[in-house]
Amino acid sequence: MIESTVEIGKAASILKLLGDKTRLTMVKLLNNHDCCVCEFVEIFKMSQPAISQHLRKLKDAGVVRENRRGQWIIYSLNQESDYYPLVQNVLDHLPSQDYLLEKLEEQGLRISCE
Amino acid sequence: MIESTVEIGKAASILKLLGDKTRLTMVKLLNNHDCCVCEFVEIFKMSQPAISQHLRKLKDAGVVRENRRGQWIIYSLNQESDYYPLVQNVLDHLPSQDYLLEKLEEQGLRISCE
DNA sequence: TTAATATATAATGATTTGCTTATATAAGCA
DNA sequence: TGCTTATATAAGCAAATCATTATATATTAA
Repeated sequence: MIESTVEIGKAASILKLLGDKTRLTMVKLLNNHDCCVCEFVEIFKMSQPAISQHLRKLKDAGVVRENRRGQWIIYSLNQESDYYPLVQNVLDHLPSQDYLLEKLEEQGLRISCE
Repeated sequence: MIESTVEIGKAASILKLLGDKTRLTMVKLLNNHDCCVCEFVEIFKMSQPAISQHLRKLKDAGVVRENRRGQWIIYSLNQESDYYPLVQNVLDHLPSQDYLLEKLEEQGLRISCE
């Protein structure tokens, strides 16, 4: 049962954010593991600024948080967000994307940020 | 509990569709009541082609169905869609938009399509 | 302090989106 | 049949989106 609702315009803006395969995969991954930018760059084979811009949109919407750890910035799901229940519910419909991280691990690229 | 998952690219495309306030509101309304195009035109104060195009996107994705009834075409949620569980779950997070239909009713504009 | 690494921001451009107006199609009715 | 109503499609356009390359900022380490 859903305990609280999200105003429909806000909900649309969150869904639009999640309506991009790259961002949706990012959020699904963050649901299980915190990640840094460089990991996403490897996973998505995309330029660092492109990744940074996706993360910024998610951060601006309050969906993710960032925490600096040395020279790395670690992103995590913001479980305090008003939208977290909606996001979580959406993620439940998606297959795990953890194989992407496992592939990184095999290449020894995961360690770089830890 | 979620019984089956949606491939992440497909899910993203559905969420992108729902990531538009007009379409999201349409789908939320259709969750409770079948509607025809002319009702949406009144509700959203938008041109008929604009409404038609939104509905076409939703239909192409399998989210809604259409049924001709005389000169009207009645749209309804496609409960047989693979995406229906995801869509339904999203809708559960939204406040009812039925007041929009009630407003129509007050203006005597709902009857026109029945 | 200088160099290297990780990340963010700015500027730019191609593509997509969401509307508009104009027109076509389909059904109902006189 | 021709007129009206409901809807769809086509063409066009401004704004948004998502990538790119170039550059700035921040941290670490030599």
